[in-house]
Amino acid sequence: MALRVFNTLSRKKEDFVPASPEVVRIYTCGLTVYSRMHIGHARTYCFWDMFRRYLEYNGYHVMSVINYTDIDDRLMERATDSVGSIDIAERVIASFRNDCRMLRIKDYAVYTRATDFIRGQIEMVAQLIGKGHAYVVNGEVFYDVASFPGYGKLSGRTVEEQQVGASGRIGEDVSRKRNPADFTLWKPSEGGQPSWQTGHPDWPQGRPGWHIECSVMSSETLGATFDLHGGAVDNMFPHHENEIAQSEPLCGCSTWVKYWMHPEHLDLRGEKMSKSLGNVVGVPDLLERHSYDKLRWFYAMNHYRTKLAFSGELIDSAAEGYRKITNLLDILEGRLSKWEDVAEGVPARGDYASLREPEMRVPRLRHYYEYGQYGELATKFIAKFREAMDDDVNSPQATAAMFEYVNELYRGGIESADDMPSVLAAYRCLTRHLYVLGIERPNELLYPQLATDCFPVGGESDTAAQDAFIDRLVEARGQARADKDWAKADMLRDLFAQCGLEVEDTAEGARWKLKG
RNA sequence: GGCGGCGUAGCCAAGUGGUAAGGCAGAGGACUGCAAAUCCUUUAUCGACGGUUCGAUUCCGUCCGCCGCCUCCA
Repeated sequence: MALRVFNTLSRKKEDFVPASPEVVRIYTCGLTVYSRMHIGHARTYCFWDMFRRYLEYNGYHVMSVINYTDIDDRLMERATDSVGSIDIAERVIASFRNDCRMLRIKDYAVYTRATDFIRGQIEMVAQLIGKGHAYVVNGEVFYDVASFPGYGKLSGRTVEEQQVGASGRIGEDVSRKRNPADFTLWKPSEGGQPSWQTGHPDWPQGRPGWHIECSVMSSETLGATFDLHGGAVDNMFPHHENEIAQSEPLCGCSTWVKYWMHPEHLDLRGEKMSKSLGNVVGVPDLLERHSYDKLRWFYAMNHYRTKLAFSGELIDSAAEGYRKITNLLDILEGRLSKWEDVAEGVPARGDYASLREPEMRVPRLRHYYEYGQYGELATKFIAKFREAMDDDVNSPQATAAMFEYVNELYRGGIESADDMPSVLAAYRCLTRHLYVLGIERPNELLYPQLATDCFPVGGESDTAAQDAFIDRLVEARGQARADKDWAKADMLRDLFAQCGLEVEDTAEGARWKLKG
């Protein structure tokens, strides 16, 4: 079975077949950088990251482009004499990059800024005018919706339908437009507003409209046509609809972009998140309460095309189940780290990390998830995981498969198994698939490629000395237990707990961890 | 006014024309000095009413409730 995705264009699940069998080209609408990324954006970009990771898992190289809209009225409104709109944009972009890294969103191949592509935008506007798709009114350029028969095909609406209830803001604008749905391609700037010279007498100066920038940036970076265009639901109309209207007549093809996908928004219990309601939560605020991996797991537990009920309690509830998985990984890491060269015990029958067709795979490393006494469980799990993800990225089902896998590993006694190569294979199988969901465990136990691919976790200090100290404390309690001095042992355990140190007694001795 | 979506156990959430994954919470049990961790057992007729069908939670219709979009928005 191969990957199928729900294509907004057809409103159906379709086989995902990129133009190249090796490369997938994706353009994602990024932020309008007038204000910082919030948790809603996080859901969207975490989804795109998971999608990208799954494509890579399948052997594709993903050329991903994301843009910053750094020319915008809201940006200009916020500008002051001392802090210009470009300053604001720079700050927001910097914090966006930082937030993405905190969320372990892999770097995009290209980050574009609308203001870096003005020349192309002017050129494209001119072409649209030349082809009769746009008209000029007092230095302002509008797209003529009526000139494009396909207008509305993405969002499934017609121009006529819209007119009835278009009550909102048909104000001063409409008189200059031929059709209320016509949108701005270029508008003149006044006063201190950012302005570019066009070289066209009818519309000599000004700035671009919102939609034209994405049409230009995507095509200049990815080519006249590309595989997939993303964003979130709110982009579907009018933004993406307008992009199609602009680009399709000029791309020299019948279909500018083959697939469109639109992840749903967050649902904050009926309250729309907005600045005015004061319920905008930034990524750092959120990560202070819930570590990134719990958040990623929470996102993965919900399907991307359904609204996500979002609250701290729901994240905690999901994290409680996730803890069972990390608990196992902690145990396995602790045991595996005591073995030298355990990887040598795994046969070198490896495949390339991806799941390309067998004849296309490159056996270069020891990737052998299905090795050893837990091999059958891995086979079953991988099949279920892939089946779920292939079906329009059904990550909730994928997480369910992972729970089943983990349960069976526990049941199979992996906590105390002696066959370390088998344990390693299972450990790698789990971490590899968590990685697809955006959860990374940088660890030398991983095979080298994945280990280097994981996000660098800067700033972590060496805790060896501290660990040794804690070991001695825990040993003291162990002695009390050996002496059957339960009062002392329990007193110490309570004391440790108060300090955030949890101790568990196992057949192999006490195990501790810092609660975080 | 137009377009679209949703309603599955206390909570979250997949899914299917043949009587419903997974997680949280709850209950009982095993293990443990006690815990913890883990394991075992256990909890739903899928918003309401009709229709199609041998059979619908899954298809169609009506209704009720919730929500999004049509205006900048991830």
